[in-house]
Amino acid sequence: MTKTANKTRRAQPREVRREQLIQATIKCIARHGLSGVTMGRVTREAGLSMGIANLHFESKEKLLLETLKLVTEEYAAGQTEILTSGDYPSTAARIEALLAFDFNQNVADKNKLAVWFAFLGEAKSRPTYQRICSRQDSLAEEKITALFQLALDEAGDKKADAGLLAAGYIALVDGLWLNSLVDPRRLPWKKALRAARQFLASALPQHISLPPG
Amino acid sequence: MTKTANKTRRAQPREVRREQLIQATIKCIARHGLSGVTMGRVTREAGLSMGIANLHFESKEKLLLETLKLVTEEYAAGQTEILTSGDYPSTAARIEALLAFDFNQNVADKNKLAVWFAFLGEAKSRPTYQRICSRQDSLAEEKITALFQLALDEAGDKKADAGLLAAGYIALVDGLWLNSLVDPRRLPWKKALRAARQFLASALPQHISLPPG
Amino acid sequence: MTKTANKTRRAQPREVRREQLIQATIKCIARHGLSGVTMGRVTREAGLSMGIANLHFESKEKLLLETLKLVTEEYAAGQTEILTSGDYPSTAARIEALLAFDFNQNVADKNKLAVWFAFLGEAKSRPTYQRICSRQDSLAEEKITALFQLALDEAGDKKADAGLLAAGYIALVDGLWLNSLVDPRRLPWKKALRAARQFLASALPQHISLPPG
Amino acid sequence: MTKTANKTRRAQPREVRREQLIQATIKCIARHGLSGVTMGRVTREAGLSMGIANLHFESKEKLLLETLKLVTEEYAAGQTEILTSGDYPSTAARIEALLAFDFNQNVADKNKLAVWFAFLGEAKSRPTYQRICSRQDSLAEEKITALFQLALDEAGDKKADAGLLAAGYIALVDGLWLNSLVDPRRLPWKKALRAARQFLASALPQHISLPPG
DNA sequence: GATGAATGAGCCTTCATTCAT
DNA sequence: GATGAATGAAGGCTCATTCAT
Repeated sequence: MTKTANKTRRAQPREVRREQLIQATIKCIARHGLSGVTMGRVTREAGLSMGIANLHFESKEKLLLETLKLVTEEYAAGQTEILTSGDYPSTAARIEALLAFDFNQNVADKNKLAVWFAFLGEAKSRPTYQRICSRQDSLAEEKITALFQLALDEAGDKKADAGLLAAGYIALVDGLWLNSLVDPRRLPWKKALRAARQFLASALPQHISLPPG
Repeated sequence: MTKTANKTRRAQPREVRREQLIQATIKCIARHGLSGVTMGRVTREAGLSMGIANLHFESKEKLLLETLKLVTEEYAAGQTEILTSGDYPSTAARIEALLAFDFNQNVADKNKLAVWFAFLGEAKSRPTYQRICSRQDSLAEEKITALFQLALDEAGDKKADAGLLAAGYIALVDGLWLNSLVDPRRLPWKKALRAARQFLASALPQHISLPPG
Repeated sequence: MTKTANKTRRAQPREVRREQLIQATIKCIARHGLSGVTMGRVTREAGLSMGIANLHFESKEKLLLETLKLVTEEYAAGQTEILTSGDYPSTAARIEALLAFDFNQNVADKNKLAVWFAFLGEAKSRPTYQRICSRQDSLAEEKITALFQLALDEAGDKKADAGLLAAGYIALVDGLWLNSLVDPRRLPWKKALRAARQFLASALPQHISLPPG
Repeated sequence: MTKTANKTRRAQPREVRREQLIQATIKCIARHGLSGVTMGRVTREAGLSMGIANLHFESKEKLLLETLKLVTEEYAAGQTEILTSGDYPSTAARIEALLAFDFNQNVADKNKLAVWFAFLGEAKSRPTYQRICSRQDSLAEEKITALFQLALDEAGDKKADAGLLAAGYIALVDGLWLNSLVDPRRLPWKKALRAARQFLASALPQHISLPPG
């Protein structure tokens, strides 16, 4: 049962409805692709009436934007938590946590990855999408650069370029996600994780090591 | 002036028209995104009349598919040339060539990258797109695995996993392209190339070295 | 003024709209022929907007089919009423009623005849039309055969074939309608009725007699 | 093989091409219905090139009109031959010949009947079709009336109305053809003929008699 | 706030017609 | 005369958006 079975559809707080619609939008994008999203599908998925999406978001475009923002910000929040909270005993542990975070997403998150790449695919021609995506990546790069710089400093490595490493890591994760999403058979989740770990193990051998397997 | 100013309706061989329309489609996808492609835009871009696209391709869907195939096959052809021709003095030279090939595309190729990612973004929900993209990646992974295996053998490295390395390289290149396309300011082409080179230098130190810069 | 001048978009029950659209379709077929029916004409005739026909019927084809069904079923209902109700004092009276029914249709019914023949004209190449039309005729033939058989029995006629008579009557009525529709000057309604009556008078002299005129 | 296999398509006399195209049109109407006729289908059926139809007939409409005319005139010619030639020993023989003519058409003629009813179905809304069809029927009615009048005179019947009889006969034949075309299972050709014969036997008992069967 | 019937612009597609070869 | 690639108007259909209830 996919509907929220809200037979007595009474008025709900604004935020509840918005969340409900965004979640439905995520499912629709994952299932039908960005171009297959229609207001009808979204509201049906949410178990609500056609008109409601325009009531709470002014237009389809706004709904899509808010969906992108939600996905982006959710990821950013989790990442920021790891990158800036002081709860890790070591830099190595923090990097391990980042790795674990990037490759431990559950099914719901697969949908969100699909959303992310759906927007990225259109981003080149849509300044608004581009801005949101770029901003997310810029912030991530900044923080990851700092983390890697710290690790390099700890290792006494003065030649390696932390910024380059961060850009590489971000790109690698994006690439692994995308490849894994498009062809999970060729690149299963575990292999993706191992590839990412290997990247870090090569670049930061004193912090990350390959598992014996 | 983008049109070919073909006021005098002149019959052209089938292949010429198809090529013309596919090129126009590439431009449209790059400019407006996959969802912004209309038959009107494509044919106007090609300087032809509305009906012609359905005359040479049967439908919009077929036109898009042929466009994806062309882009995919063009890339595959170039890559295969490098990976299988015997004209390289050493494995290292061949890897260098691969790197150069992946990051030396001209402006027209930027459009093709946009096409590639536009389709990838929809691939999850479009089996046909998925099949074409997967196939391309599978073939590439196979050949690159063989190349890296050779390099590892030459280096006497018995622990590293060539398949993992290949998957990582492909994902990294995809990720770098995508990031560079979406935000060229954050990730300029040169930086992308340096990141890719660094990945290879870490994994295959005897074959690829970082430039002094 | 043919429109219902519904400037203020007012929601109507599903059935009301369907009826409205089918009536408009009947008028369009009568006025422009089956091949001249466009969704634009139908909805304009109905005083509604273009999209509405696809909202209530799924496609133009479905709308046409429902129109054919309505016309067919309306006629069948009236005919069945006469052929099976017990309200006639004699077999002769029932036959008279059938005759009266077949040739006493008002102007609206002329349109419906046009619809009937428009579909019949395409029926040979359209299995769906064919099925609907055939079914109507089969049921009619069955009931009329029974009626004529009864009359023959009453008259003690053992040689005449009621089935042949029924098929002849149905064909004659079809032919008279068609001729009258195409060229009302040559075959006015009254003459058509007289021709049909004469057919019955010849075949069932004890039940139907020619008027003195 | 439906094409005329005219591999060396050289110039042909105007009339040959016209005939070729009209025959193709007849087949197309029978197969696809009037609304399913396209210039592409017609010319392909004729084994000729797209442009040729507009070369020999000025437009699609003209081609259709000529097709209707041909079918109409062919029928009229055969009928006139029977109704006006002096080669029959008796009025009865002439009536028998008419009956045989109306129900002895071969397969090619079934296609022509389909053409006839396809146009009749649109005739109400197409003055040009209407004119051609009406004219044909008027001429037929005139001649058949004369024939029946002669028969009535011969029989000394002063009450029956030959004009009514003729109109009835024409309508009956139309109706039988139409019913037989739409549902040959319900109304096989033989049954149609028997129904027509029975009509004439009732009206002109001294000239036409029912077969013992 | 919530509903969903209604609207109408925009799209893909078909096809009669044209015309350079 | 003959060809068939090219044209472009017209039609069916989709769907974001509106608004009376």
